[in-house]
Amino acid sequence: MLQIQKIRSDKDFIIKKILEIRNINVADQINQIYDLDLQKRETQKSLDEFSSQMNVLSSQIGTEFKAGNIDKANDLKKQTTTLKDKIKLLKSSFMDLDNSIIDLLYQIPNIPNEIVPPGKLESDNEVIFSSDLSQIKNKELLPHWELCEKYDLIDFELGVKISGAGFPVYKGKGAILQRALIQFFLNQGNLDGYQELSVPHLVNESSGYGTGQLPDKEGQMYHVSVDDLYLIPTAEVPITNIYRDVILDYKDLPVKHVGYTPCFRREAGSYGKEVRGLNRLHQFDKVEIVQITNPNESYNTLDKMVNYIEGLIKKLELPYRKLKLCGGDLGFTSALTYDLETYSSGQDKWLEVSSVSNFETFQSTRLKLRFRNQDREIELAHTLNGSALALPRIMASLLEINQYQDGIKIPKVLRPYTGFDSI
RNA sequence: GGAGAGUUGGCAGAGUGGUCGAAUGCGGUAGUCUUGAAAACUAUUGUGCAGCAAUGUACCGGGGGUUCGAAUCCCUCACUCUCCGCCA
Repeated sequence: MLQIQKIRSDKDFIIKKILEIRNINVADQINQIYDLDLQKRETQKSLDEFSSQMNVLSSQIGTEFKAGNIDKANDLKKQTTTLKDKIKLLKSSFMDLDNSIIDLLYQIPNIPNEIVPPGKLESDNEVIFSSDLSQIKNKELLPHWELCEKYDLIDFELGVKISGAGFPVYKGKGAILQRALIQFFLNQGNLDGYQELSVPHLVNESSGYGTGQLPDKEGQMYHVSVDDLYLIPTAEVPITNIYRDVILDYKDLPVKHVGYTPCFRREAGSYGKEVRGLNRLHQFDKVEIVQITNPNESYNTLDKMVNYIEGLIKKLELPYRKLKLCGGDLGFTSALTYDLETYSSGQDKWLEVSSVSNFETFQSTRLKLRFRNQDREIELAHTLNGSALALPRIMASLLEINQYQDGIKIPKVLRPYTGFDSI
């Protein structure tokens, strides 16, 4: 959610940037917000004034009653009726205005950072780095779902039986490999100063609003209606919401957390090739990193996070590429996002394994996540997060890239975790 | 699932209709003292909104109501705790 103060001061800039880079025209909404905000402040002014008068009268009445001047008190009472009506009216229009503003604010995406390339299509994303694929491309390689069947690593049919499509069953060395990866990612996070958290997998409605999944993406989350809880689509939700309604001290920043959770996504509307094998699942495992920073540090931090995640991929010896997302691909809540994609040699396709974003104050406004700066003023913090990493697609790439005639070789860094060198 | 108790400022904990945004203690911050620290003492210390400011206004779990006036009374929802039952 954008801050209303920003709209007051920079409304034309916001409209221009969002149109230019995201290709979304929010002029109507922004102008409406602007007008409603003026009205709201106007209303508050008179509301405050009348409330003040009312408070004065009330305390006078109290004093008169105490002094025993019943008649005088009753006389004053009469004066309150019109005031009371006015206040009631103003209060309700104030609330209406406020709600309309919030509803509209929910519809405005984050202002993209100036370095976000404009564009609508995936092809407009800027490729910053790409591994050399010439050695791999010529080979004939099996897609991971065939490897999974061949070596009995992941059983998609079993998952269908017990849950439905998109809920695979990992077996034997397949399950161990995934666990090894999780362990490796968490340990790396710890080494890089991220405090590990193990958090709930179901969250309440307020948390959904806090990180922006609600109200816009309601249909993407599984909802447990009897208890009115949502299954988390990412660890970002519980981890970031820990800091909802919190005022940190500047000395506490940056806050760094790493957490492993399963993630649940309904993925309504997905079909065909994109859901084949491990490409897109309803339940998958992910290790996530989250940071909360001082605003003037956040872009520095974003770079560090990207480098860190890149480092993980390199350690796994996977070919990958790094993208800066264009305006059209940029998430609603993000100001700048880098995607990391590993190469799926069996599918000849890049798989998004991480998305690293700076949300600036977009989440912290909703979350009321603030900090007290060195001047002891209260300021909104910046929030960032990134996958480090998403397990199924890493598994897919890893299995495909490392396959040979009679097996699959395990990358060196994982061997201490798996206990075997190959499958 | 059954029965009961509760939700007040960073924490603990007063406050049951009128200068209560809220006593007191702890904690935090600044200072005095000290070579330094501790202790002691002094001062200060919630958040939002509007305003250049003075200041005004709102907030005592959420929402609604009664009243001239609500932290305090009523209704309702949510959550927490205790006991019993069940159970990894």
